[in-house]
Amino acid sequence: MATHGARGRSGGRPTLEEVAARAGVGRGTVSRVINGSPRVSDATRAAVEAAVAELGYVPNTAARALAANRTDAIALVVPEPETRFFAEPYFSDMLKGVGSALSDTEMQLLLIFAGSDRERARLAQYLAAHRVDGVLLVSVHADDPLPDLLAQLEIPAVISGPRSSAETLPSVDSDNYGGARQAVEHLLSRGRSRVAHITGRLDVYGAQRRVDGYREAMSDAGLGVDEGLIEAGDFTEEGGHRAMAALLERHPDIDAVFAASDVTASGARRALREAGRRIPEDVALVGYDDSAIARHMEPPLTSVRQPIEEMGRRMTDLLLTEVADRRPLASRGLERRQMVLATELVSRSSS
Amino acid sequence: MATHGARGRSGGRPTLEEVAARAGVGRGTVSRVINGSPRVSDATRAAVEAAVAELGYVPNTAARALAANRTDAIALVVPEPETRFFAEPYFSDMLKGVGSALSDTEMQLLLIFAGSDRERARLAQYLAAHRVDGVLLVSVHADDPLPDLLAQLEIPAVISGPRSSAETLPSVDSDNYGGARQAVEHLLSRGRSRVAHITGRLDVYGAQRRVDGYREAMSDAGLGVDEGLIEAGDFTEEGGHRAMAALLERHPDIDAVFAASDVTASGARRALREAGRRIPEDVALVGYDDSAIARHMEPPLTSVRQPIEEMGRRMTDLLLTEVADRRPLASRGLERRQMVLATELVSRSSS
DNA sequence: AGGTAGTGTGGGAGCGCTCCCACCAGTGAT
DNA sequence: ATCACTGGTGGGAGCGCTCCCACACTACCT
Repeated sequence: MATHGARGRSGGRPTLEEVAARAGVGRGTVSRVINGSPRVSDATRAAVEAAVAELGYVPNTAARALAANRTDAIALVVPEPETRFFAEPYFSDMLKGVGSALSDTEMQLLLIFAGSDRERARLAQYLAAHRVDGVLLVSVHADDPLPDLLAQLEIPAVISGPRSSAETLPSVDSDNYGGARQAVEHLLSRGRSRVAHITGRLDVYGAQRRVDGYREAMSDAGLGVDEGLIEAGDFTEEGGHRAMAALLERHPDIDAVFAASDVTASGARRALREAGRRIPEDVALVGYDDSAIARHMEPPLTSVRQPIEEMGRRMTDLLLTEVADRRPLASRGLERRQMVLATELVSRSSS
Repeated sequence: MATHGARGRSGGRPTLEEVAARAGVGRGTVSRVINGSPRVSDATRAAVEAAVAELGYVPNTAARALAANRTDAIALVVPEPETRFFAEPYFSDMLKGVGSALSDTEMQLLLIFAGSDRERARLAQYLAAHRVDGVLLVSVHADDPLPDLLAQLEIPAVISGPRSSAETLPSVDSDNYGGARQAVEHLLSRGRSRVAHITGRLDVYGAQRRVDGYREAMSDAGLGVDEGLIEAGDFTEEGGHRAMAALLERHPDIDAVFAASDVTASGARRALREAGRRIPEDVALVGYDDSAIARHMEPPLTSVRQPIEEMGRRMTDLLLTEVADRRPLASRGLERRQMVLATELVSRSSS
């Protein structure tokens, strides 16, 4: 507060103007050099670079942001409480990917949690102030108002996992359909034929796609689709337990289960144990996510791995293009930028 | 890039000027209302607030930063690779504390990892550009150049755990000395008397303080200090194992061990098992940190808990004062702002 | 010779705010 | 009545950049 007058004059940070004077060129030229414009002669560029080095010039971000109407920052918005963020390896892998895509960029990453209503209100305010050039959205539920808010504010965004087949936002997702097929085909190749599926929350698009994958793999194998072998879960342990119990009741002769998540598989395992079934001897089990749970389960769980770090990287690349390409609304959204990454089956002793 | 001309004019975000016009007051008055200055009459304030609401005015951060020479952001700098950040609950607790202290503030938090040389270079550049008003430094090693860089750039900083007794930066620490005393006194109260200590890395000030606490607790209990009961560790599992083995060799009659960290205790436990000692029957064991390791050890480990979340909160409060108080250099650093928080012994079955 | 592109460059204008000085009442002391 | 003050207010100046227009100056056509 008190430093306003004293600021900058003596000993403060050098400005563009001072660099220009030192190099014997105009302000515009220095700006061009700093921003890597090609329209500068080599000699001039060298002179400016020398002046920059001598003066230890560092551009003032605030001034740049004001003049250019951009912030050089993007946000990774996590609509979850911090606790979950730290608990699930999903997020740390994602963060790693984002970080690596950003590492040779001037772009800064902001990590924003929006788990509570209060945090969400803060976030809305934050976005309204246009404090970031773009947003990375992970783990978004189908009814989340955030994507609409972003669209309304005209802030570029990329979503990890489309909300539906009609998703309008650019997105990066893993191949849920293909992953499910891999899982089922794996079970069939092990000689199983009575393969059940415990789904995820069906308001999550990815969960639906997994069901599609299950259905088609069964049908392509000539086994037909017995709807009685499909039971709805909700990605939780409890849901998996309940679903498995229901399935066993209906079809005591089940010899394999594909669960829509590792946590679900863990619940299914408990129900199987309670029913006296051995894994994998009596019933083979496959999960999804290849999380720590899969590795530590007894027996270790075969699971479908998603390339999460890679997804983070791709999302970031997409967003950066999106931010750079900002163009008149008319030409936006015409070409949909959506990306699907392959999954990989990690085979362990549960199948 | 191409939007410069079109920006703002039609349909863009409202500016201070527009709010002023709407409310029928001057620019200065609106600024005063926005910034909560008391020098505004109630009537005027109400009028301005109405105009702000009608127009949906949100201040432009970049303009404010440029004019006021501040950023309204602070950084939490973690001089570790991201992997460790996610692996250790220390950081997530710290983050939670910082977040809570910031939650009713306009201040924004930036999370910056500076594990690799490359990241450190980026950070230096970042700080040189004064993109944050202050820095929170956690887990800093004694020879880290970062604090000096910050001092040179005149960026307010708070450190978690002073680097020495002569630490010049404001700091928040837990009471390492007192925590060590608690641990030792607990062991003595359980009837043990041949209490050994495995230290942490002695170039970490906190580790030294723990040794001090051990020494004085022993000496105050009238047991004297046998230097042979002190063995240097380095906070690692391997170090704990080696140190414990050495101690047993020297003093086979040891009946209790205070280890400078839970990880160290875990190594010590292994050495004790290998030597056929039972815990706690033959040798009682106490660790430090009360981490997940302590809870999951077999047997569960008695450990000294540091109030990490609280430390994060206090650090943040300190930094905010520091940032707000920015004043002529002369009066700085005269009063040292250093804070020590009490620890708590969590008793489990290892002792 | 005169035109017509293209390069490279300087500097004005303006981004939206904060700070501060000037000013205008009103109030109470002289 | 005159002179401080004081609470309240308007608006100029300026923060350090980017954008863009204008102006050289060259080189290559007709």
